[in-house]
Amino acid sequence: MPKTDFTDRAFRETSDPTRFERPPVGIDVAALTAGGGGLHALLVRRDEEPQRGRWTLPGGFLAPDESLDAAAARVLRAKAALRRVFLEQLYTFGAPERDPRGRAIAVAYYALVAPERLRRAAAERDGEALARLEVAWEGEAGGPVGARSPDGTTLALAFDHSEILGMAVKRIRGKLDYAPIGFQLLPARFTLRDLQDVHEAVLGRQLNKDSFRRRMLASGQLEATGDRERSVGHRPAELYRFTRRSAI
Amino acid sequence: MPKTDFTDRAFRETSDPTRFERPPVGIDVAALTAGGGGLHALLVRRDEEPQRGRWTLPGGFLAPDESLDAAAARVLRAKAALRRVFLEQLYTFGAPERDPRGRAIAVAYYALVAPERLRRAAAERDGEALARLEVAWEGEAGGPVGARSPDGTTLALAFDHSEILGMAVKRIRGKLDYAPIGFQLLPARFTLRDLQDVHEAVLGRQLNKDSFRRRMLASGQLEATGDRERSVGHRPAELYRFTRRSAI
DNA sequence: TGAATAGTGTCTATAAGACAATATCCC
DNA sequence: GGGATATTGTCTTATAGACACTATTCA
Repeated sequence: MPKTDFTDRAFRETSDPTRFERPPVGIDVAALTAGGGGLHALLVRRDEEPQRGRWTLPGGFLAPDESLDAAAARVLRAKAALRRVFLEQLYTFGAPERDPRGRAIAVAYYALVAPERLRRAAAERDGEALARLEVAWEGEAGGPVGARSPDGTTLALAFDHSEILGMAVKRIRGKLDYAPIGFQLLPARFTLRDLQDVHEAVLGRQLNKDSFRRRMLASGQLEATGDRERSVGHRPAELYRFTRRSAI
Repeated sequence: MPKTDFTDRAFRETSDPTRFERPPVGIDVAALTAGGGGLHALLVRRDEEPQRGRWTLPGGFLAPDESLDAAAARVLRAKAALRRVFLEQLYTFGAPERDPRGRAIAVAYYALVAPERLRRAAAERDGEALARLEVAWEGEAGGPVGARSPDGTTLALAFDHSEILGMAVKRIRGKLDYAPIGFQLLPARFTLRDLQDVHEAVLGRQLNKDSFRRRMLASGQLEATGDRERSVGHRPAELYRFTRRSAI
């Protein structure tokens, strides 16, 4: 670890508590998946005051000599045993009153994970749930987002985590039409209907099937496997996979 | 200021320096403008070690009870006497080695300012310059971005500020086609050619004039003033203004 | 009058929405 | 065969690029 060296005036001033402060820097991760017609996020129930019983995003504090990205990956490993997931920085929250215990900065990340993996992560641990998100706005308007447990009860979110979830939904809606979001949220082989379901879950609205089909096939991100669905009670659909190129 | 109250275990651990740390949190602002066929940013020459003589973005440290947005606005006021500019959070940089003096977090912002205002801000102060950005990539590929002073000499950037500038360019390129970026970078009345020049400077490529014209007029963001340019040596163009709605 | 750019009209290519027709599986 | 969804084809509409043509100002 490089020795902190306060040779710079501005840097020295940071140690004067009346002028600058060194707030704790936390990492919160919105681990998202799509399924059942909507978006879902992994939540953790707080078992300490303040806001005991409310639900939060998996989070932790930045360790020495740890990059922000590494901290986010560590949080996901520690709270959900998830490795090698798509993870991207989202936004940094620093309102003075965002945490009642005192000033704290939260660097928020979002992760995209296939449904089964996230469902398993939630099921294996006490006090964790895969909550359905309730987005009260359309498109990329933005705003806070609520959460509902699988049995239908509303989950009260702690701190500003409904804002963080709102920012995450806004971000992935925006990325959907130029980034291969579906790759992260689907199994290796999937039908065009599966992919459309993911897009509709993310966007929160229905899409035109014909146009979606054409757009996806023309994008060059998909390649047919030659295999088809089985035992579906109707004509089985072709199974596709993402091309190597689109996985970046 | 709320009293910091370490009742939470995770919170308490932050005061254990072997496990967590409280890094200084800084704010850096990429104040951008478009003109002369390219993007420009306000830079400040460092007059202290380390990296004395290199150029940085205007920056400062977060004050107690100050929101991140407020800190960014304060930095712009202090270093460039700029108020009421478009200001948006960009990304947070936290690589352990990003600052040779020790671990520091930088929450980066970008601002969009009309050319004259930024030129004046640079001219009024010693050790500040309005530098032309050199973007070596196309579209939204991303990557570090260089800077060149008006007289053509390359300006060496300090710390990771070329990365921050790269992120800022990438962001505004992406926002250009759905947000009224031009509104921030043009005077109250402007021609369609002025607006196209701004778009071309941001994107770093030429645009089709006919299509640009149609697209802008159809967007509903513009309204004709009824006045025209004067003394231009050719047929004068209609002057437009942005509609109230698009200013949001 | 000529240089230079603004602004209009039209043609073509491409992408999206709508919808009909056919294909293929399971029961 | 009947139900259900996949897949293909066609038509229409909206938008972008290309280009020709006209308009208007200043030197």
